[in-house]
Amino acid sequence: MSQPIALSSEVPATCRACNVRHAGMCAVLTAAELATMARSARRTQHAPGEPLVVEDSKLTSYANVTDGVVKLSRVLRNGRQQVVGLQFAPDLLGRLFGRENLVNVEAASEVDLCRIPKDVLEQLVATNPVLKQRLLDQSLQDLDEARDWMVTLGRKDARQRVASLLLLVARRCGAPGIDDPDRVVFDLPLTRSDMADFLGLTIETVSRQISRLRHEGVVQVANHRHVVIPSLPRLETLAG
Amino acid sequence: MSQPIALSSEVPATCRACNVRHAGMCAVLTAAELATMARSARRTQHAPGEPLVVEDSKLTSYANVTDGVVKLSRVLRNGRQQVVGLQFAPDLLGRLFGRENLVNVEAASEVDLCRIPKDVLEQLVATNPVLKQRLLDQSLQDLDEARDWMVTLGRKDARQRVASLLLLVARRCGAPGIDDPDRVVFDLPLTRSDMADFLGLTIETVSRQISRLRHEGVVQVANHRHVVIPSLPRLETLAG
DNA sequence: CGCCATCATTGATCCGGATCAAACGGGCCG
DNA sequence: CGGCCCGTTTGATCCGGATCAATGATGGCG
Repeated sequence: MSQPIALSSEVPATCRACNVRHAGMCAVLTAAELATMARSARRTQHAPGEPLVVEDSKLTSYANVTDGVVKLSRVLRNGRQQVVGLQFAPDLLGRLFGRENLVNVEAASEVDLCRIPKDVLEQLVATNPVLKQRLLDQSLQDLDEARDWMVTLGRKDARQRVASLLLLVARRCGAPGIDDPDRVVFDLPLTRSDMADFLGLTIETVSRQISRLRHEGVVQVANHRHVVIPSLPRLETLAG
Repeated sequence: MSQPIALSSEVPATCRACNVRHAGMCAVLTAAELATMARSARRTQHAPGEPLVVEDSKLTSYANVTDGVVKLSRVLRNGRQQVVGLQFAPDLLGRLFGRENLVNVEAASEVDLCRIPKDVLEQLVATNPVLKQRLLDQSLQDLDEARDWMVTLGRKDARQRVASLLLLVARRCGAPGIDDPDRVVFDLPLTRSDMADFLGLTIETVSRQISRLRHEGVVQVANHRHVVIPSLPRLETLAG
């Protein structure tokens, strides 16, 4: 208030309160850049299943996932669906410099977004090479993950696939157990249907394999969602 | 010869004779940049099946594919293999700014490479934003293709998968027929085994589905390799 | 509090693709 | 020219996961 000029380069209040402030692309932005973004950014909340962007639509804005899990999917002409990726906080949604969306984007869990107009972010990318590098890195990591998943879809059986997915979620959402680094606890942000669509399986098969892993003591499940992995290394072995 | 200084900014002879001179990343390079690259580039030829880079090795150079087709693959602990991508001329091999290779790289057909030391290319990328953009675009396109293939692996049956692969190769390697834009002719750069590893199927199933498509008149095959697609739209329909 | 809608589990049966096995064909080398 | 080797095709059988069907939990709402 005393120095308006100085204020413009302070970290905006919304950013200071944001839980991805020091993660993802935001970690490499200066206070002034955060201020520029915050000025045109819009925060939105979404319920599970809510469509965020539809395939083939024009791309007009990017969005940072600040909380929750987002599904990227494509549908075949015959109606069958394939989830082609999951995005967790603090990932950025939107194909960099793309003109249109090639995937459907949908909230898997409760999701908070920080939407940024296309031109604002691209302007920022153009002037900040570190930011550009960071986003390039994320794209390349997405590519690695997509290729990993191709192996899962092409060469693993149902049991290994389910184990692979539990592992993936455990790594992104899991909290390590007290006194036991191998123990992991988390809430599944996906329905059985979402899991099936990501794994290239049916709901029934996913359910059966989870039951099997449960009977074998590899996982404990409560309320269909609360998951405990007593031994992550054991799960890793089963994932192939 | 008369003006050595001027010569350094002329397009190098090897580049002038190169069939990807005006494609891929080389299209956006100045004569001086081409000269810089050519000075440290090394051209190599490889027979089908020859390993070009092995998984988890240190990444020390990039390579432009100037001719032929290259397989990117990963192997599971149980020995099963999954091809996670194909690279055609004029694609660049090597994960940009990566420190190690996460995939096996192997010649599928006869392959010609133009190898460029890691630091030389990265230096060029650092000073040429257009080049950086171009390579970013290729990475994003690779990501799109990987996701497309995830749909193929997760949600298509054997017939659709084989049709999808024929379509993919037809689009990258095919020559359109005279007087008939729907007709395409090409040589398969892959063995049945390679195809199976890309499609998440067995050799036998690939062979059976090709036979089936042949009996239906969707493709004509001679010598296992020479392929004629009388109607590309028909194939597109079958690919799902 | 109890009904209903939704999601998940479990069971029975079927089928597409894997596996096992054999024959085929073309190219290369002796 | 003949024989072998490798990649491919074709056939017979098996099995994992899809499909069809029914039951069981859970959370929202009147």
